[in-house]
Amino acid sequence: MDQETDKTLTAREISRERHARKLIEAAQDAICAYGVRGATIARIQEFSGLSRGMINARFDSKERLLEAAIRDMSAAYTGRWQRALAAAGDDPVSRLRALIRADFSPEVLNERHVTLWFAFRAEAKPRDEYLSYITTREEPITSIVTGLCVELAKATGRGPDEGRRAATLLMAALEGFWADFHLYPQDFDRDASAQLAWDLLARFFPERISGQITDA
Amino acid sequence: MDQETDKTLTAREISRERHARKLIEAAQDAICAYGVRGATIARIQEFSGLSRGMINARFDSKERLLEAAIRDMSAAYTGRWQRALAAAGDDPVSRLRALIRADFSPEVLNERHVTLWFAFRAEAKPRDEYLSYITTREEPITSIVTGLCVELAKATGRGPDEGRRAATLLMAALEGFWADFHLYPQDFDRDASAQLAWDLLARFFPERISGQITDA
DNA sequence: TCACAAAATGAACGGACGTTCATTCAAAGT
DNA sequence: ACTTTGAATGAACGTCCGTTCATTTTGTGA
Repeated sequence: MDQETDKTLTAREISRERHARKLIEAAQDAICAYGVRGATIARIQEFSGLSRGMINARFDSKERLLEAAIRDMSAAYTGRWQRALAAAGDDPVSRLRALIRADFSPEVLNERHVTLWFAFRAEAKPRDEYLSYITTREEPITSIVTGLCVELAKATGRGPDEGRRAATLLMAALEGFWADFHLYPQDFDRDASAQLAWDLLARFFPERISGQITDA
Repeated sequence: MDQETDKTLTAREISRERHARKLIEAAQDAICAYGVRGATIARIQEFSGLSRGMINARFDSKERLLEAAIRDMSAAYTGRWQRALAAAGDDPVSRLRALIRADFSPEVLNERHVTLWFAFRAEAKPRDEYLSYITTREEPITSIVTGLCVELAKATGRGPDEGRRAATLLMAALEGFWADFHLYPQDFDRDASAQLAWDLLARFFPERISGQITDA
Protein backbone atom coordinates (compact mmCIF):
# COMPACT_ATOMS: atom_id res chain seq x y z
CA MET A 1 0.00 0.00 0.00
CA ASP A 2 1.12 3.56 -0.56
CA GLN A 3 1.31 6.03 2.33
CA GLU A 4 -2.13 4.77 3.48
CA THR A 5 -3.07 7.47 6.04
CA ASP A 6 -1.29 10.77 6.54
CA LYS A 7 -0.11 11.05 10.11
CA THR A 8 -0.28 14.84 9.86
CA LEU A 9 -3.91 15.77 9.45
CA THR A 10 -4.54 18.96 7.56
CA ALA A 11 -6.28 21.85 9.28
CA ARG A 12 -9.33 21.11 7.17
CA GLU A 13 -9.52 17.49 8.30
CA ILE A 14 -9.15 18.53 11.92
CA SER A 15 -11.90 21.07 11.48
CA ARG A 16 -14.24 18.56 9.85
CA GLU A 17 -13.68 16.12 12.68
CA ARG A 18 -14.22 18.74 15.36
CA HIS A 19 -17.42 19.94 13.77
CA ALA A 20 -18.78 16.41 13.45
CA ARG A 21 -18.12 15.82 17.15
CA LYS A 22 -19.69 19.11 18.14
CA LEU A 23 -22.80 18.23 16.17
CA ILE A 24 -23.10 14.79 17.75
CA GLU A 25 -22.84 16.28 21.21
CA ALA A 26 -25.27 19.07 20.33
CA ALA A 27 -27.77 16.50 19.05
CA GLN A 28 -27.44 14.59 22.33
CA ASP A 29 -27.86 17.82 24.29
CA ALA A 30 -31.00 18.66 22.33
CA ILE A 31 -32.48 15.20 22.92
CA CYS A 32 -31.77 15.45 26.65
CA ALA A 33 -33.31 18.90 26.87
CA TYR A 34 -36.28 18.53 24.56
CA GLY A 35 -36.69 14.82 23.81
CA VAL A 36 -36.27 13.21 20.40
CA ARG A 37 -39.46 14.97 19.36
CA GLY A 38 -38.03 18.37 20.17
CA ALA A 39 -34.53 17.80 18.84
CA THR A 40 -34.95 20.02 15.78
CA ILE A 41 -32.34 21.45 13.45
CA ALA A 42 -32.79 24.86 15.05
CA ARG A 43 -32.19 23.48 18.58
CA ILE A 44 -29.21 21.41 17.54
CA GLN A 45 -27.78 24.47 15.83
CA GLU A 46 -28.15 26.50 19.04
CA PHE A 47 -26.29 23.89 21.09
CA SER A 48 -23.55 23.46 18.53
CA GLY A 49 -22.97 27.13 17.77
CA LEU A 50 -22.34 26.13 14.17
CA SER A 51 -24.26 27.14 11.10
CA ARG A 52 -27.60 25.73 10.05
CA GLY A 53 -26.25 24.07 6.93
CA MET A 54 -23.48 22.26 8.83
CA ILE A 55 -25.67 19.31 9.80
CA ASN A 56 -26.49 18.39 6.21
CA ALA A 57 -22.94 19.16 5.12
CA ARG A 58 -21.43 16.69 7.64
CA PHE A 59 -24.18 14.09 7.99
CA ASP A 60 -26.32 14.41 4.85
CA SER A 61 -29.49 14.54 6.93
CA LYS A 62 -30.66 15.14 10.47
CA GLU A 63 -31.67 11.49 10.68
CA ARG A 64 -28.10 10.39 9.97
CA LEU A 65 -26.86 12.72 12.68
CA LEU A 66 -29.23 11.12 15.18
CA GLU A 67 -27.91 7.71 14.16
CA ALA A 68 -24.38 8.95 14.74
CA ALA A 69 -25.51 10.20 18.14
CA ILE A 70 -26.85 6.82 19.24
CA ARG A 71 -23.78 5.05 17.83
CA ASP A 72 -21.57 7.42 19.80
CA MET A 73 -23.52 6.75 23.00
CA SER A 74 -23.26 2.97 22.51
CA ALA A 75 -19.55 3.14 21.81
CA ALA A 76 -18.90 5.28 24.89
CA TYR A 77 -20.76 2.80 27.10
CA THR A 78 -19.01 -0.21 25.62
CA GLY A 79 -15.66 1.49 26.07
CA ARG A 80 -16.38 2.18 29.73
CA TRP A 81 -17.18 -1.39 30.76
CA GLN A 82 -14.43 -2.83 28.62
CA ARG A 83 -11.90 -0.63 30.41
CA ALA A 84 -13.38 -1.60 33.76
CA LEU A 85 -13.02 -5.24 32.77
CA ALA A 86 -9.45 -4.77 31.60
CA ALA A 87 -8.56 -3.23 34.96
CA ALA A 88 -10.10 -6.15 36.87
CA GLY A 89 -8.32 -9.45 37.51
CA ASP A 90 -9.08 -12.83 35.99
CA ASP A 91 -11.31 -13.97 38.83
CA PRO A 92 -14.98 -14.01 37.72
CA VAL A 93 -15.97 -12.52 41.08
CA SER A 94 -13.77 -9.47 40.68
CA ARG A 95 -14.79 -9.14 37.03
CA LEU A 96 -18.47 -9.15 37.92
CA ARG A 97 -17.77 -6.71 40.71
CA ALA A 98 -15.99 -4.40 38.27
CA LEU A 99 -18.86 -4.55 35.77
CA ILE A 100 -21.53 -3.78 38.35
CA ARG A 101 -19.51 -0.97 39.88
CA ALA A 102 -18.96 0.49 36.42
CA ASP A 103 -22.67 0.31 35.69
CA PHE A 104 -23.46 2.40 38.76
CA SER A 105 -20.54 4.81 38.45
CA PRO A 106 -21.33 8.45 37.68
CA GLU A 107 -19.40 8.11 34.44
CA VAL A 108 -21.99 5.63 33.17
CA LEU A 109 -25.08 6.18 35.30
CA ASN A 110 -25.65 9.90 34.83
CA GLU A 111 -28.71 11.83 33.71
CA ARG A 112 -27.41 12.62 30.28
CA HIS A 113 -26.45 9.06 29.38
CA VAL A 114 -29.58 7.47 30.83
CA THR A 115 -31.91 10.00 29.25
CA LEU A 116 -30.30 9.32 25.87
CA TRP A 117 -30.48 5.60 26.45
CA PHE A 118 -34.22 5.58 27.11
CA ALA A 119 -34.94 8.12 24.39
CA PHE A 120 -33.32 6.01 21.70
CA ARG A 121 -34.65 2.78 23.15
CA ALA A 122 -38.22 4.07 22.87
CA GLU A 123 -37.65 4.95 19.21
CA ALA A 124 -36.16 1.53 18.47
CA LYS A 125 -39.54 0.01 17.72
CA PRO A 126 -40.64 2.20 14.82
CA ARG A 127 -37.07 2.75 13.57
CA ASP A 128 -35.15 -0.44 12.86
CA GLU A 129 -31.78 1.27 12.46
CA TYR A 130 -31.83 2.32 16.12
CA LEU A 131 -32.59 -1.22 17.24
CA SER A 132 -29.45 -2.54 15.60
CA TYR A 133 -27.28 -0.04 17.46
CA ILE A 134 -28.99 -0.96 20.71
CA THR A 135 -28.45 -4.67 20.08
CA THR A 136 -24.81 -4.00 19.25
CA ARG A 137 -24.52 -2.40 22.66
CA GLU A 138 -26.52 -4.92 24.69
CA GLU A 139 -25.42 -8.22 23.27
CA PRO A 140 -21.70 -8.13 24.22
CA ILE A 141 -22.20 -7.12 27.85
CA THR A 142 -24.98 -9.66 28.24
CA SER A 143 -22.88 -12.50 26.94
CA ILE A 144 -19.90 -11.44 29.05
CA VAL A 145 -22.00 -11.40 32.20
CA THR A 146 -23.61 -14.70 31.31
CA GLY A 147 -20.20 -16.25 30.69
CA LEU A 148 -18.91 -15.09 34.06
CA CYS A 149 -21.98 -16.35 35.90
CA VAL A 150 -21.80 -19.74 34.18
CA GLU A 151 -18.13 -19.94 35.08
CA LEU A 152 -18.99 -19.13 38.68
CA ALA A 153 -21.74 -21.73 38.68
CA LYS A 154 -19.39 -24.42 37.46
CA ALA A 155 -16.73 -23.39 39.99
CA THR A 156 -19.26 -23.84 42.79
CA GLY A 157 -20.55 -27.18 41.58
CA ARG A 158 -23.74 -25.89 40.01
CA GLY A 159 -25.06 -26.39 36.51
CA PRO A 160 -24.68 -23.81 33.76
CA ASP A 161 -28.41 -23.08 33.86
CA GLU A 162 -28.05 -21.69 37.34
CA GLY A 163 -25.42 -19.31 35.99
CA ARG A 164 -27.71 -18.25 33.17
CA ARG A 165 -30.54 -17.63 35.59
CA ALA A 166 -28.33 -15.47 37.77
CA ALA A 167 -27.14 -13.51 34.74
CA THR A 168 -30.65 -12.95 33.39
CA LEU A 169 -31.93 -11.70 36.73
CA LEU A 170 -28.87 -9.50 37.23
CA MET A 171 -29.18 -7.88 33.81
CA ALA A 172 -32.90 -7.33 34.31
CA ALA A 173 -32.31 -5.76 37.71
CA LEU A 174 -29.59 -3.48 36.33
CA GLU A 175 -31.93 -2.28 33.62
CA GLY A 176 -34.60 -1.70 36.26
CA PHE A 177 -32.23 0.33 38.42
CA TRP A 178 -31.36 2.49 35.42
CA ALA A 179 -35.06 3.07 34.87
CA ASP A 180 -35.46 4.17 38.50
CA PHE A 181 -32.53 6.52 38.17
CA HIS A 182 -33.90 7.90 34.93
CA LEU A 183 -37.20 9.02 36.41
CA TYR A 184 -36.09 9.99 39.92
CA PRO A 185 -32.34 10.73 39.91
CA GLN A 186 -32.55 12.74 43.15
CA ASP A 187 -34.04 9.89 45.17
CA PHE A 188 -31.71 7.29 43.74
CA ASP A 189 -29.14 5.77 46.05
CA ARG A 190 -26.28 4.74 43.84
CA ASP A 191 -24.32 2.73 46.42
CA ALA A 192 -27.32 1.03 47.98
CA SER A 193 -28.52 -0.06 44.54
CA ALA A 194 -25.12 -1.40 43.53
CA GLN A 195 -25.02 -3.30 46.80
CA LEU A 196 -28.46 -4.79 46.10
CA ALA A 197 -27.26 -6.02 42.73
CA TRP A 198 -24.26 -7.55 44.47
CA ASP A 199 -26.51 -9.14 47.10
CA LEU A 200 -28.52 -10.70 44.30
CA LEU A 201 -25.41 -12.47 43.05
CA ALA A 202 -24.50 -13.38 46.63
CA ARG A 203 -27.77 -15.26 46.95
CA PHE A 204 -26.81 -17.37 43.93
CA PHE A 205 -23.16 -17.95 44.82
CA PRO A 206 -22.78 -17.45 48.58
CA GLU A 207 -19.51 -19.43 48.72
CA ARG A 208 -17.79 -16.93 46.46
CA ILE A 209 -19.76 -13.72 46.82
CA SER A 210 -20.58 -11.92 50.05
CA GLY A 211 -20.09 -8.66 51.91
CA GLN A 212 -19.87 -5.23 50.40
CA ILE A 213 -19.37 -4.68 46.68
CA THR A 214 -16.92 -1.91 47.58
CA ASP A 215 -14.62 -4.41 49.34
CA ALA A 216 -11.28 -5.40 47.89
CA MET B 1 -79.35 17.21 44.75
CA ASP B 2 -81.59 17.23 41.73
CA GLN B 3 -81.56 14.37 39.26
CA GLU B 4 -77.68 14.56 39.27
CA THR B 5 -76.86 12.42 36.20
CA ASP B 6 -79.28 11.26 33.58
CA LYS B 7 -79.26 7.48 33.43
CA THR B 8 -80.42 7.68 29.82
CA LEU B 9 -77.60 9.25 27.85
CA THR B 10 -78.65 11.05 24.73
CA ALA B 11 -77.41 9.84 21.36
CA ARG B 12 -75.17 12.89 21.25
CA GLU B 13 -73.49 12.10 24.56
CA ILE B 14 -72.95 8.52 23.51
CA SER B 15 -71.42 9.71 20.28
CA ARG B 16 -69.10 12.17 22.02
CA GLU B 17 -67.90 9.45 24.35
CA ARG B 18 -67.37 6.94 21.58
CA HIS B 19 -65.39 9.41 19.50
CA ALA B 20 -63.19 10.35 22.42
CA ARG B 21 -62.37 6.69 23.00
CA LYS B 22 -61.70 6.08 19.32
CA LEU B 23 -59.29 9.00 19.28
CA ILE B 24 -57.44 7.80 22.38
CA GLU B 25 -57.01 4.36 20.84
CA ALA B 26 -56.01 5.83 17.50
CA ALA B 27 -53.38 7.99 19.20
CA GLN B 28 -52.01 4.88 20.93
CA ASP B 29 -52.02 3.01 17.63
CA ALA B 30 -50.12 5.82 15.94
CA ILE B 31 -47.52 5.93 18.73
CA CYS B 32 -47.01 2.16 18.50
CA ALA B 33 -46.67 2.28 14.73
CA TYR B 34 -44.65 5.46 14.28
CA GLY B 35 -43.36 6.50 17.72
CA VAL B 36 -44.33 9.64 19.57
CA ARG B 37 -42.39 11.59 16.96
CA GLY B 38 -44.48 10.19 14.13
CA ALA B 39 -47.85 10.32 15.85
CA THR B 40 -49.18 13.21 13.79
CA ILE B 41 -52.71 14.50 13.40
CA ALA B 42 -52.86 12.95 9.94
CA ARG B 43 -51.78 9.52 11.23
CA ILE B 44 -54.13 9.61 14.19
CA GLN B 45 -56.93 10.59 11.84
CA GLU B 46 -56.18 7.60 9.64
CA PHE B 47 -56.36 5.18 12.56
CA SER B 48 -59.51 6.75 13.97
CA GLY B 49 -61.41 7.05 10.73
CA LEU B 50 -62.83 10.31 12.04
CA SER B 51 -62.42 13.77 10.64
CA ARG B 52 -59.35 15.92 10.98
CA GLY B 53 -61.04 18.52 13.17
CA MET B 54 -62.33 15.92 15.64
CA ILE B 55 -59.15 15.88 17.70
CA ASN B 56 -59.29 19.57 18.52
CA ALA B 57 -63.07 19.41 18.96
CA ARG B 58 -62.82 16.69 21.62
CA PHE B 59 -59.43 17.38 23.24
CA ASP B 60 -58.66 21.05 22.42
CA SER B 61 -55.19 20.09 21.19
CA LYS B 62 -53.17 17.10 20.08
CA GLU B 63 -51.06 17.42 23.20
CA ARG B 64 -54.12 16.98 25.41
CA LEU B 65 -55.08 13.89 23.44
CA LEU B 66 -51.63 12.40 24.07
CA GLU B 67 -52.05 13.10 27.77
CA ALA B 68 -55.41 11.34 27.68
CA ALA B 69 -53.70 8.42 25.93
CA ILE B 70 -51.07 8.00 28.65
CA ARG B 71 -53.68 8.44 31.38
CA ASP B 72 -55.76 5.72 29.74
CA MET B 73 -52.78 3.37 29.56
CA SER B 74 -51.95 3.94 33.24
CA ALA B 75 -55.55 3.39 34.30
CA ALA B 76 -55.82 0.17 32.32
CA TYR B 77 -52.64 -1.19 33.93
CA THR B 78 -53.71 -0.21 37.43
CA GLY B 79 -57.11 -1.80 36.88
CA ARG B 80 -55.50 -5.06 35.79
CA TRP B 81 -53.30 -5.60 38.83
CA GLN B 82 -55.99 -4.40 41.21
CA ARG B 83 -58.37 -6.99 39.84
CA ALA B 84 -55.66 -9.65 40.09
CA LEU B 85 -55.13 -8.65 43.70
CA ALA B 86 -58.82 -8.72 44.47
CA ALA B 87 -59.03 -12.26 43.11
CA ALA B 88 -56.12 -13.42 45.28
CA GLY B 89 -56.43 -14.42 48.91
CA ASP B 90 -55.14 -12.56 51.96
CA ASP B 91 -51.88 -14.46 52.16
CA PRO B 92 -48.96 -12.23 51.08
CA VAL B 93 -47.48 -15.17 49.16
CA SER B 94 -50.55 -15.66 47.00
CA ARG B 95 -50.93 -11.90 46.58
CA LEU B 96 -47.35 -11.55 45.35
CA ARG B 97 -47.88 -14.54 43.09
CA ALA B 98 -50.99 -12.93 41.63
CA LEU B 99 -49.19 -9.63 41.00
CA ILE B 100 -46.24 -11.24 39.27
CA ARG B 101 -48.46 -13.48 37.16
CA ALA B 102 -50.53 -10.47 36.16
CA ASP B 103 -47.38 -8.57 35.20
CA PHE B 104 -46.37 -11.34 32.78
CA SER B 105 -49.84 -12.10 31.46
CA PRO B 106 -50.55 -11.30 27.80
CA GLU B 107 -53.20 -8.83 28.93
CA VAL B 108 -50.50 -6.67 30.51
CA LEU B 109 -47.25 -7.73 28.89
CA ASN B 110 -48.08 -7.28 25.21
CA GLU B 111 -46.34 -5.34 22.47
CA ARG B 112 -48.85 -2.55 22.35
CA HIS B 113 -48.85 -1.83 26.06
CA VAL B 114 -45.09 -2.11 26.49
CA THR B 115 -44.32 0.02 23.45
CA LEU B 116 -46.61 2.72 24.79
CA TRP B 117 -45.09 2.43 28.22
CA PHE B 118 -41.54 3.00 27.02
CA ALA B 119 -42.59 5.69 24.54
CA PHE B 120 -44.23 7.81 27.22
CA ARG B 121 -41.55 7.04 29.76
CA ALA B 122 -38.89 8.40 27.44
CA GLU B 123 -40.84 11.62 27.00
CA ALA B 124 -41.31 12.03 30.75
CA LYS B 125 -38.04 13.89 31.15
CA PRO B 126 -38.70 16.87 28.90
CA ARG B 127 -42.47 16.88 29.60
CA ASP B 128 -43.38 17.07 33.26
CA GLU B 129 -47.07 16.27 32.74
CA TYR B 130 -46.19 12.80 31.51
CA LEU B 131 -44.00 12.15 34.55
CA SER B 132 -46.91 12.75 36.89
CA TYR B 133 -49.04 10.15 35.11
CA ILE B 134 -46.18 7.68 35.23
CA THR B 135 -45.65 8.29 38.94
CA THR B 136 -49.38 7.87 39.54
CA ARG B 137 -49.06 4.49 37.93
CA GLU B 138 -45.81 3.31 39.54
CA GLU B 139 -46.20 4.48 43.09
CA PRO B 140 -49.22 2.38 44.15
CA ILE B 141 -47.94 -0.95 42.82
CA THR B 142 -44.50 -0.30 44.31
CA SER B 143 -45.89 0.40 47.75
CA ILE B 144 -48.21 -2.60 47.58
CA VAL B 145 -45.33 -4.93 46.69
CA THR B 146 -43.11 -3.38 49.33
CA GLY B 147 -45.85 -3.82 51.94
CA LEU B 148 -46.29 -7.47 51.03
CA CYS B 149 -42.57 -8.17 51.15
CA VAL B 150 -42.17 -6.42 54.50
CA GLU B 151 -45.09 -8.45 55.83
CA LEU B 152 -43.43 -11.60 54.57
CA ALA B 153 -40.14 -10.58 56.14
CA LYS B 154 -41.76 -10.06 59.52
CA ALA B 155 -43.65 -13.35 59.25
CA THR B 156 -40.34 -15.16 58.71
CA GLY B 157 -38.50 -13.42 61.53
CA ARG B 158 -36.58 -10.97 59.37
CA GLY B 159 -36.37 -7.21 59.64
CA PRO B 160 -38.43 -4.89 57.44
CA ASP B 161 -35.31 -3.80 55.55
CA GLU B 162 -34.97 -7.28 54.18
CA GLY B 163 -38.50 -6.98 52.84
CA ARG B 164 -37.72 -3.61 51.26
CA ARG B 165 -34.62 -5.02 49.64
CA ALA B 166 -36.59 -7.92 48.16
CA ALA B 167 -39.27 -5.53 46.87
CA THR B 168 -36.74 -3.16 45.30
CA LEU B 169 -34.94 -5.97 43.51
CA LEU B 170 -38.20 -7.53 42.38
CA MET B 171 -39.55 -4.29 40.96
CA ALA B 172 -36.25 -3.58 39.21
CA ALA B 173 -36.20 -7.08 37.72
CA LEU B 174 -39.79 -6.77 36.52
CA GLU B 175 -38.97 -3.49 34.78
CA GLY B 176 -35.93 -5.16 33.23
CA PHE B 177 -37.99 -8.07 31.93
CA TRP B 178 -40.43 -5.64 30.36
CA ALA B 179 -37.50 -3.95 28.67
CA ASP B 180 -36.35 -7.31 27.27
CA PHE B 181 -39.80 -8.05 26.00
CA HIS B 182 -40.08 -4.62 24.45
CA LEU B 183 -37.02 -5.02 22.25
CA TYR B 184 -37.21 -8.74 21.50
CA PRO B 185 -40.77 -9.96 21.99
CA GLN B 186 -40.19 -13.04 19.81
CA ASP B 187 -37.31 -14.35 21.91
CA PHE B 188 -39.00 -13.61 25.21
CA ASP B 189 -40.07 -16.56 27.33
CA ARG B 190 -43.00 -15.34 29.35
CA ASP B 191 -43.25 -18.30 31.72
CA ALA B 192 -39.54 -18.72 32.28
CA SER B 193 -39.21 -15.03 33.12
CA ALA B 194 -42.13 -15.09 35.54
CA GLN B 195 -40.57 -18.14 37.18
CA LEU B 196 -37.25 -16.30 37.52
CA ALA B 197 -38.99 -13.41 39.27
CA TRP B 198 -40.60 -15.97 41.58
CA ASP B 199 -37.24 -17.65 42.21
CA LEU B 200 -35.86 -14.28 43.21
CA LEU B 201 -38.45 -14.00 45.95
CA ALA B 202 -37.83 -17.63 46.90
CA ARG B 203 -34.20 -16.77 47.61
CA PHE B 204 -35.34 -14.14 50.08
CA PHE B 205 -38.12 -16.12 51.76
CA PRO B 206 -37.39 -19.82 51.19
CA GLU B 207 -39.63 -20.90 54.11
CA ARG B 208 -42.69 -19.44 52.44
CA ILE B 209 -41.88 -19.30 48.74
CA SER B 210 -40.69 -22.17 46.57
CA GLY B 211 -41.58 -24.26 43.55
CA GLN B 212 -43.38 -23.09 40.47
CA ILE B 213 -45.19 -19.78 40.32
CA THR B 214 -47.97 -21.56 38.44
CA ASP B 215 -48.65 -23.83 41.43
CA ALA B 216 -51.77 -23.47 43.55
C1' DT C 1 -93.03 17.85 10.76
C1' DC C 2 -90.38 21.61 11.37
C1' DA C 3 -87.16 25.02 13.61
C1' DC C 4 -83.42 25.07 16.33
C1' DA C 5 -78.99 23.83 18.31
C1' DA C 6 -75.20 21.11 18.75
C1' DA C 7 -71.76 18.30 16.51
C1' DA C 8 -68.92 16.99 12.73
C1' DT C 9 -66.39 18.20 8.76
C1' DG C 10 -62.31 19.38 5.86
C1' DA C 11 -60.43 23.30 3.17
C1' DA C 12 -57.53 26.96 4.32
C1' DC C 13 -53.86 29.21 7.20
C1' DG C 14 -49.70 30.55 9.56
C1' DG C 15 -45.75 28.68 11.21
C1' DA C 16 -41.96 25.52 11.85
C1' DC C 17 -39.76 21.81 9.91
C1' DG C 18 -35.61 19.71 7.10
C1' DT C 19 -33.13 20.60 3.02
C1' DT C 20 -30.88 23.09 -0.76
C1' DC C 21 -27.58 25.99 -2.97
C1' DA C 22 -25.58 30.44 -4.50
C1' DT C 23 -22.40 33.03 -2.04
C1' DT C 24 -18.61 33.92 1.17
C1' DC C 25 -14.55 32.53 3.38
C1' DA C 26 -10.20 30.34 4.25
C1' DA C 27 -6.81 26.73 3.73
C1' DA C 28 -3.56 24.42 0.14
C1' DG C 29 -0.62 24.28 -3.50
C1' DT C 30 2.52 26.74 -6.66
C1' DA D 1 1.79 36.62 -3.42
C1' DC D 2 -1.58 34.56 -6.08
C1' DT D 3 -4.73 30.96 -7.72
C1' DT D 4 -7.31 27.21 -6.81
C1' DT D 5 -10.31 24.40 -4.31
C1' DG D 6 -12.90 22.66 -0.64
C1' DA D 7 -15.56 24.14 3.56
C1' DA D 8 -18.85 27.02 5.86
C1' DT D 9 -22.74 29.94 5.71
C1' DG D 10 -27.66 31.34 6.04
C1' DA D 11 -31.45 33.07 3.10
C1' DA D 12 -34.87 30.90 0.47
C1' DC D 13 -37.88 26.88 -0.62
C1' DG D 14 -41.27 23.29 -0.52
C1' DT D 15 -43.48 20.34 2.71
C1' DC D 16 -46.01 19.00 6.48
C1' DC D 17 -47.33 20.26 11.04
C1' DG D 18 -51.35 21.60 14.38
C1' DT D 19 -55.16 24.66 14.49
C1' DT D 20 -59.12 27.34 12.99
C1' DC D 21 -63.69 28.18 11.40
C1' DA D 22 -67.28 28.69 7.81
C1' DT D 23 -70.15 25.19 6.19
C1' DT D 24 -72.74 20.92 6.32
C1' DT D 25 -74.87 17.30 8.80
C1' DT D 26 -77.49 15.33 12.48
C1' DG D 27 -79.92 14.90 16.75
C1' DT D 28 -83.43 17.36 19.92
C1' DG D 29 -87.58 19.56 21.53
C1' DA D 30 -91.80 21.95 20.14
